Amino acid sequence: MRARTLSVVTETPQKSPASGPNSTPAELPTQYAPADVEGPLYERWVERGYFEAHAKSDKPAHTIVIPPPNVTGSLHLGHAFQHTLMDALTRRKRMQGFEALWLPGMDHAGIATQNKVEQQLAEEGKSRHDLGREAFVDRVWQWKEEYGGKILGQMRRLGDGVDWSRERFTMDEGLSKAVQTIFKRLYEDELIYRAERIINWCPRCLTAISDIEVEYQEDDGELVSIQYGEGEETLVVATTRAETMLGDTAVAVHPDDERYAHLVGKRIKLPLTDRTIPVVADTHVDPEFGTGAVKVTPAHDPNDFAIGQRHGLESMTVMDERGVITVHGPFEGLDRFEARSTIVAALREQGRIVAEKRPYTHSVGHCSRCSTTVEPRLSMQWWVKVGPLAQAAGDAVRDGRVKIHPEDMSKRYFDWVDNMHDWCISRQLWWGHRIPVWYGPEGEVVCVGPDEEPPSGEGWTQDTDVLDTWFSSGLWPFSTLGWPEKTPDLEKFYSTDVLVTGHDIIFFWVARMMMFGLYAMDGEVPFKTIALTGLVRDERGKKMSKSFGNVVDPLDWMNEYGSDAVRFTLARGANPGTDVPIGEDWVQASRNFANKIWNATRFALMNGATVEGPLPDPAEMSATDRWILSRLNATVVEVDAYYDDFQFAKLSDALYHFAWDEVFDWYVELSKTTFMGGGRAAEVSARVLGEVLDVTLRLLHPIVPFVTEALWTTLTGKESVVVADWPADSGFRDQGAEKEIETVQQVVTEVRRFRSDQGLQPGQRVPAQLDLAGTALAAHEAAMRSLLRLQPAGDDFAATASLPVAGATVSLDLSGAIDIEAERKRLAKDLAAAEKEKAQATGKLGNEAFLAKAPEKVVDKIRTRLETAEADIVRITAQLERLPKG
RNA sequence: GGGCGCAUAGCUCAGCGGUAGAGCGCUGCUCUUACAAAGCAGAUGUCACAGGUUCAAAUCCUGUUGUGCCCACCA
Repeated sequence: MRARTLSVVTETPQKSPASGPNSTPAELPTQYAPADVEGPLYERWVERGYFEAHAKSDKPAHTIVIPPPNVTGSLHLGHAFQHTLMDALTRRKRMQGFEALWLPGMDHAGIATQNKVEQQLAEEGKSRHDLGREAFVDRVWQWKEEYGGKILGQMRRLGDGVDWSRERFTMDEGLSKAVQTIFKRLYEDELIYRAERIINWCPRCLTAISDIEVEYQEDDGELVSIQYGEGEETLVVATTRAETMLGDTAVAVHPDDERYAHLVGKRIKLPLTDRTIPVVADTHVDPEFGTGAVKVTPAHDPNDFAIGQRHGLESMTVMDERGVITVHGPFEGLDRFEARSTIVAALREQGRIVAEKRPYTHSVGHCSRCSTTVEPRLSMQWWVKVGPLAQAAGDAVRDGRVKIHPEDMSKRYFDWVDNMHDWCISRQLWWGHRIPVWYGPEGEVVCVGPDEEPPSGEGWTQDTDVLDTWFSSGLWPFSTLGWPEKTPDLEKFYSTDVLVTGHDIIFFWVARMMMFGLYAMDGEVPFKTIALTGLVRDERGKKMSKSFGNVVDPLDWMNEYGSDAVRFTLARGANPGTDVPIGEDWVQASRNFANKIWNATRFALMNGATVEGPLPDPAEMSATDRWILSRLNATVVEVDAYYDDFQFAKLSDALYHFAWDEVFDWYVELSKTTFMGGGRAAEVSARVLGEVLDVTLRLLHPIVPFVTEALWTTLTGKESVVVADWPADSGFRDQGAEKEIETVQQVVTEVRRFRSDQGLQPGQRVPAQLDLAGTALAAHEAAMRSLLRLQPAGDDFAATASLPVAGATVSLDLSGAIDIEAERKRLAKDLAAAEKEKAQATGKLGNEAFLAKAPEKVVDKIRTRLETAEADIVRITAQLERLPKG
């Protein structure tokens, strides 16, 4: 294994490359070894403070706040993906002269983290109650210290250029203060209230969860039909949740349903109990569904609760917080699912099951944290009244103050903010921001802000619940900058510029930040652009998940192929808003690209490429030089446009092809003869190559920061590409040179194809005559001969084939090497193709409708095609005739 | 039940009205003085199906089928 160190990287590059054209590259190994380069570079960047932003700076600010990863985990490829994009955006802005801040931090992730630590405790045979609240919370903090560091290490490894001096955690003192402040303000504005409602309850986590923390799955259930009532006054209800019948306080039918009209207003007997319940008429009931009669359990079903409200029904809670039946009698103490089957059995015994139960697939809510079936439960909780907040959040996007990218995702956003229900924010957990509310002896409520003393005296107690973790993350864009204080940071860096995040948390996070940001910051938006990313998937487009066993630790790939390779692969897959498939093969391909950049730079340095001194006058340059400079500027413009549109896949691809195909391939190959020739021409090209490389490395740097830093500092002798200027279009264009090189490429390609068709080995030299009269190709003869392995024609030269390409003719003497039959076959094939082409073009040009309507440009193109085809036919026919008769 | 999206080369995806593209993979030939993690050449597509609009459709419209995602208080 090679473990050679790149000395110019790990030591400060004192040497100027100009001091000896062949000295520096000798120190570059022929293969790029990322592991040797990346670590030291990152530490150097941090030490030099490149990533620190300053509120006092005169430069315009560009701010991105990181979507804080949960302290629970480690970073997966999805994080690596988003981080790559954020880092690239920030690095480019920094180079463009912005005071670029990328603010890092982590989320305390209330329920997720509490679950993790509880699991850990369970392994020790303990529960959180054994420790008590305070000790448990201490334990979670310990856990955070231990595992949080892992994430930070991964971020360094990835090359994330974040401002470590501003690292935040949602449970920090400052952020907790922000939480209390906004809670109090919302409370006083009557946008936070307390109410008893049906909430989603997780009987395992033992807490309320919000609507979006519920995941619905199609579960198999059984629909049973139960006869209620006695004698004449009976009806049949259908249910999948028989156990809740113990809490039924009515049966509802549709007001227009004649089948049940005679029962409305009467009371009927509830089986298995000694209670009677009323029959009520409610339009919510669908007469077509089931039997058209619905059992109503206001305490255990949101719809039933609503019916109960409309009809003044009482609510009977029949289960405790763990889902165990609490009603006195034979079912007391049974778990809700045991109770279901037991109750059905009991009903059957009484002959109450009128139709056999039948399988029924329906959508059932599960806790998004632990997959336990959610139990709707009547409960007293704290709520955010979202109406006015959501209105403002919607308007900010509607009126264009915030742009959602890609745009069609805004539909989803509007659907949500326009139909949002009030948000249940209290959680019956211990890990999180405790609700800053105290209850007096009489149950009176006092809300206390961060700067006030809580009420003292007998009987005052603080609410034991904590806030939903998304409550504090909703404050992230401003709480991290010092709010509620009017800090210089807040002044300088808010509103933030871009939010890069997955479309899967539009509702959880994005919408909440919008609501809170606009509210707390007096209508100033939290971010100007929301760039939504897709999810990272495996190479078959499958979702990465532990159960599929296709989860990849980004560290594994970074260790093997380098962070640049992982970053480039992710950027290259980043089509806006769509999922990103990634496989190891692709990372290898990116590693190869990094290696290519490395070796191209070696070549350049060996040939004296330099950035010293002004660019030579174009009049002194070869067409090849002018061509590559022209293409370079076009690429700068192209890449800028893609950046501004968050088109990472396109910009990566454009850079990949420009760098590899045009610079490292054509330009380098075409210039080799110039460099070998030495003299002024070589000096000019060396300067041009230095320029092209300099700019290309700067363009690539935001995406592949490490390899570009190593090479750029070596090439230029300057301090760091991190703080270099972003390339600008110099305005230099040369259409003539571009055209000329295209022609050279065409000739080279044609002749190569011919050689290959003839079965000539790539290295085999062949005598040739080049007739370049009347073309601009004369200047490229040496280069073309070198690329095509064409020797000068000797005295005994006898052309056996001549290829007219682009106005020039290349004649080859293949005597001895040529297979006549193969050549005849090849020509015949070409002839057929040309004839087909001619027929197609002729057909089109004979079509009057086409001529009448098609734009001139298109018609011209077809005319050209026809001419080319006709010329080809003449040429090929002539060549066929010239072939010796077999 | 609603809404959105996608179906293009073996795989993953660009293209979105004017002769079918990229990366990887595949075949053949090459260690050609930066790079074999490379170079050169090559093969492979009724652009899901059926209609329609147009001089021209992978590209626009309609329908069908398949597939993915989001939303919803269908007992």
